[in-house]
Amino acid sequence: MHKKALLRDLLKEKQADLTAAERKLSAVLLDDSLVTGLQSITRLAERAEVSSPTIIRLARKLGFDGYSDMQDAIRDEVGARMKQPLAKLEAPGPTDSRHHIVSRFAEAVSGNINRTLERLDLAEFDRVAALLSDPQHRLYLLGGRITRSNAHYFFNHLQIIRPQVTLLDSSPSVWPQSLLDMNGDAVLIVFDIRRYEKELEKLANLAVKQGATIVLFTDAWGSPIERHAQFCFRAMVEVPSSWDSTLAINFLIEALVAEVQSRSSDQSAERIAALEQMIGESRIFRSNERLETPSQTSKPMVKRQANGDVERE
Amino acid sequence: MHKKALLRDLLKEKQADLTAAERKLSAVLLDDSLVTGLQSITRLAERAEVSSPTIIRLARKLGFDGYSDMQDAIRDEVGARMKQPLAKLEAPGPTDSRHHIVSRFAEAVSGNINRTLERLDLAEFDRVAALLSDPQHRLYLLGGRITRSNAHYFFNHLQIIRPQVTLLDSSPSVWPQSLLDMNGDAVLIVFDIRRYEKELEKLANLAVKQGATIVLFTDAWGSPIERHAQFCFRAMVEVPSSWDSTLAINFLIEALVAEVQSRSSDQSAERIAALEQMIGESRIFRSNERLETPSQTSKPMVKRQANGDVERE
DNA sequence: AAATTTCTGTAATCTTTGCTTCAAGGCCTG
DNA sequence: CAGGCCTTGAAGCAAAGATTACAGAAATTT
Repeated sequence: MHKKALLRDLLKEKQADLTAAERKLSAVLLDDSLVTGLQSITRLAERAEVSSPTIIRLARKLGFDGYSDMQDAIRDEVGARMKQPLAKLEAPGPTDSRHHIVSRFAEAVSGNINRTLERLDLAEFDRVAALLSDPQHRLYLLGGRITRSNAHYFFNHLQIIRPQVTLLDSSPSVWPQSLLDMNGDAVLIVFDIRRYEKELEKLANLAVKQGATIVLFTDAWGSPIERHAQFCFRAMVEVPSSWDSTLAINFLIEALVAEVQSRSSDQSAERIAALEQMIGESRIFRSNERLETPSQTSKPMVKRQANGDVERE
Repeated sequence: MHKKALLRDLLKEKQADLTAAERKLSAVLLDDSLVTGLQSITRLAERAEVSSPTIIRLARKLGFDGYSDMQDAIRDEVGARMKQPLAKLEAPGPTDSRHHIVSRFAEAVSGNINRTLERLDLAEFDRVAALLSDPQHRLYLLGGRITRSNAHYFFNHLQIIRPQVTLLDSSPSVWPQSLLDMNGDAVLIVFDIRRYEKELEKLANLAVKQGATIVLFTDAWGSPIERHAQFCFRAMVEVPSSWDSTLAINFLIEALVAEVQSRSSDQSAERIAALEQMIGESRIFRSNERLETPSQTSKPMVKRQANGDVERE
């Protein structure tokens, strides 16, 4: 009795063969992504306002031995769906390495990224990707003491992909000059995790008053800048260290870079080609010739572009 | 018995109060996103290799009436989580969230970090941690076009933890000045992933001739600098993007920061205290007062230090 | 090492579950 | 409207479930 097919599909498929009561039951099951089918037959019967024999009859009709058998299938299916996108990270080796900092770190990081993903709103992610892909908008990046590296990383890539990207200086004294240009077209990407830095909020506040859109990357507790931000990504940062981990933030950045790149590949193609040419022509970079890339596996998921290679480090 | 808190968080929170068997159980529960807790107590007992009373005791410890009560909570929680992905599904048409770039990215990253961990020699990791913790050695960090952010991140932390840390400028023209000081005590930390940059190798080569020790972070294929490096970390970088992912490298960096910090906590304590005082006294930073850290869970794994807070962002 | 406390599994108990049986109710066909 | 067929829920029962009590094991203290 081991249908490989998903129970959901099975239910929809057999919908025609079902009786009235069975259909009522199936609606309840489908409605709650099957989780209602994980309680006792009695309770499910009450919930669906049918009798328990009806449930058993439906289970049999779908090809199961009985309710328990169907429940096992449901549990498997739910379990598979719940399976976190980031598999548990584990350092191999002898058992004594389990307590090594690397192992503990790996465990924490895998949890962090997973929970960051859980709380991530994919629709918001897409909206931000669209925003950053639009060359109409000028982009400004700003990071705190630690997160400056993240801002820099993001900047590094965005700058190659598209024009009008600025990394704000770490010293607040030169911010006003950039602030002048932040009108309605400007997007300010801010990184602020604990301990939150007052100056970042001040700048964000001023930028909003100028009409800029704020995209915020912060931690699970939320920077005060959230009040000003149109878009906000919260990432988990706790690890067994005296320091917080910005790995989950980096994950979001890299994913955004991938998406922004693919969205703006048309415009960025010319841009990258031009960049290539400049590197080739300029004497300054002559000593900077790159070596041959050694054996590398194919990357089928990446849209190959004529210029493909410059965009790699 | 309706705890608002998520069961998962509840479990982690109370982890310290749990007994050995209970912890074993909690690990099984947590591992599979709680779905294992949806079957009968007997089966769960077998799965976790504990007895059924242990399960009940854990349930009670977490504040539930019994196993059934906890199961209800689990079902609610799972149900809530099952709904969210569906909501995400609606927004951008028929795109299944499984195929979203974020999901694909997560999968790739998970593989990357895992495979990086597999190849990681823990003994080498420890030797490098020891090397970087030793204040006798001066540290120089150097990154390529993209990896400069990683170098900067590492630098940012090391600089707070210990003295004598230098981030080499991105422009090669000023390298010779630093090169002068690289004698036998110097450690040069280089980041070089494809496409490998010739200049980095040149500098590494010269540094070695001066007697410096090289610690290299590279990709799976290996930078040519490997020939000069005493220590080498290879990280996986491929993701479904036009760009490579440096997440695995960042992972290593963060783990190293944690280890170096804990090894040199004695010396760094004074250092951080001094830094704290300077920030406090200096008028320049007066406007830079940090805000209160909001509610955060305790971090039992972290060795609390008297100075504890400055070392966070 | 003895004593005390804490932890954990076995066995017995009581509750609930899943399932079968069976009769009442609907619904079309004749 | 009577007779057959299908659907549906009430009642009952064996089986598995959850829970308790208790005793051996382990760890801690004395």
